[in-house]
Amino acid sequence: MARKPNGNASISDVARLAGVSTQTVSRVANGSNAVRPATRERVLDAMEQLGYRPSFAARSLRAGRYRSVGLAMPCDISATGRRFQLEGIATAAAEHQYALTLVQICDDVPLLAGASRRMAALPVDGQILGLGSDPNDFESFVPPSTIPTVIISTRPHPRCATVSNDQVACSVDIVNYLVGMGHREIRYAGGRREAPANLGRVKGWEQSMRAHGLTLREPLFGDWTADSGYRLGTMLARDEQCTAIYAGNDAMAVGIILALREAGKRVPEDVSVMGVDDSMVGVIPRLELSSYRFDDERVGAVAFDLAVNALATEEPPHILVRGVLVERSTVAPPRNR
Amino acid sequence: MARKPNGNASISDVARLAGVSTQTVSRVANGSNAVRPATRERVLDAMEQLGYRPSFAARSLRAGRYRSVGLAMPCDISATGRRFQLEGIATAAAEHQYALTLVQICDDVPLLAGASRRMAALPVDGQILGLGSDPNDFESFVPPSTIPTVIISTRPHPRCATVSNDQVACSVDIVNYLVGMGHREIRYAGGRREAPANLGRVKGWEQSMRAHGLTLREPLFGDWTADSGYRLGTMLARDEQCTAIYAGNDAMAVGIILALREAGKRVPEDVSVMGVDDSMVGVIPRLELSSYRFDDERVGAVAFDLAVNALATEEPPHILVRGVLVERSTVAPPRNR
DNA sequence: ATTCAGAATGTTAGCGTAAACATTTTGAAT
DNA sequence: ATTCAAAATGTTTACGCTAACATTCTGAAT
Repeated sequence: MARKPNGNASISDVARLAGVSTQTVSRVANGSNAVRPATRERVLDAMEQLGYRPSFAARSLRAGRYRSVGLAMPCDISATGRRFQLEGIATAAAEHQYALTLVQICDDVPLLAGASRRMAALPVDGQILGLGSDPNDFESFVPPSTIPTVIISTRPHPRCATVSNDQVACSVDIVNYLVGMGHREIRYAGGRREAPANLGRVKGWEQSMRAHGLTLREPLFGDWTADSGYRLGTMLARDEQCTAIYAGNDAMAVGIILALREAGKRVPEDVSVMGVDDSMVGVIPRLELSSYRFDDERVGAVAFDLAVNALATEEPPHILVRGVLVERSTVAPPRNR
Repeated sequence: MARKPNGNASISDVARLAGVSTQTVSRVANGSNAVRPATRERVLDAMEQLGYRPSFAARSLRAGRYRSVGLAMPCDISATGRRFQLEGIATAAAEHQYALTLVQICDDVPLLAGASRRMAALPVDGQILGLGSDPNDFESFVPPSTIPTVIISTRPHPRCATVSNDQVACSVDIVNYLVGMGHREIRYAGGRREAPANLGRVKGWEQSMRAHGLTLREPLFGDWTADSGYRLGTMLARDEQCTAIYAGNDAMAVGIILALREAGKRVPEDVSVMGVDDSMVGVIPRLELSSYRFDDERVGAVAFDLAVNALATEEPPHILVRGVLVERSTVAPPRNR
């Protein structure tokens, strides 16, 4: 084979074999039409024969950019939400003919600075940092001036564009939905009290309940697991006023429903239950859980756009992405009392 | 700023500012120790000041390789199994200081050739093709000679290294476990009949049952959903001989368990149920489903190794990765009859 | 046959880096 | 002071590609 010993066939190997200049090969490779059909054929043959593969390195060195964005995510890339963000980014990238470079951050103490530094050595024109739980250097992190930086996070970053799921709107949508159905006593049974997602939800719940002039009962907190939901459900079953429960996520909602049923309450006839995440479809037989689906694909798509369009504005944008309420059968109007 | 108008600071900008040659900058950037501390300081300062970021393009053009592998996966990157493979690959890549480039294949008819062609234009030294359901060109696909190609698939590819979950071993391990516990009548309730994963499982179940000299009862098939499990469970509840059920996945196992309980059978006292996938942890309150966990992380890690170590052997390797049985509480010895 | 515009093809140069080799500096031994 | 090996630093070059410009063909109009 006419291959060089060290590596792959280059554009000049092809040119030599086809008996043309490298520029002509380049023109063929890039689909310029200023090449005679006969010549094009010869070049294509030579490419085929040598297994020619244009060098990404040389091309991007020449072009000065990569057509690629970097994504830093924690170890558990596949955690709920995150995986859909990944899909959203990947899809947006594919649509724009961009490649996607993934960097997994498995440090004990994940830092934005560390993620960003690692990314700097990679072929990316922009970076999306999706470090989940608040990294320690969240406030202090200064993004590199070399590439646009986007953060996916619950709270806005002072110096970087930020994209978030709109936790407040989630609560507002849910409360409006339940109130519209006739509920007045709506209790909140969330996950870990200090979790950023929880804070926004509580805020939205309070805000929206007040807007409707309804009494706020003490919100309850678990740890996002079905078991913690079950525990809270046992307590809530004793609350005769309450006609609707807004659970922190679907797992907790399932636990709550189980506890209610064991306590002799029917769902949704006696008590309505809303979950969040819409993660139970097809998982539990004959349970159609009303839930709220965050639009993580869109979060990803928006993050991609920001990472590519280097909007170096003074005030970095904070974009909130609203989800959508999914009506199923664990919510119904309250019975007349 | 002393930044060039078109792009970022380059090595020569740094050299100029620090008053040294580019080579010295290069040495500092690459941690060579043949630089006097005072000089190193000057260079580092200049880098800092200019926000210098070494050019990936130039580096890899020089080096002739990228230290990066490509991964092609279908749209639903996050489907069970796939996401852990992704994690395995990402982790292995990070350990070896490799980057990971993701290509999402969303074509209506996914083809290995198409995925491979797209990958060829990206900065990768090797590629892993994880196109799920059998692509049409599986048999005919010829991998490029330029980069090592690994396929993650249920069946081995004739020309590429292949990595698979060992479906046969899954059944063998499960049957051995149940038989060891005293079960003799073990029924199989799988997913879609023709699904590649299902074929291997049935084969392993039959093989292993025969090896123990046990009677094979007709295997049943659903569609991997909890509802289909419930349907099959209703039928299986009438089988008085059967003491153990081997379900195609956890969702089906859950459906089966529900049906059995509604039919008055206790699990595991009357009938034992095994799932596969170990996907129900913490999802259903107070259900501890015995299951089989495929080692998808390892599948990913092995695929990475093969993609990096260009073993261009005559006979491409087919590596089967065994999973591990997870003992929980839906399996118990059969009661004496 | 000659002319000439436009099409086809070729030549040059530079993108940023690091290996290989060349030169200068340093500091210890004389 | 001189010598000289080792350390520090500099120079040259090539990696593969394509924009910009330069040259050579082609074929229709004269």
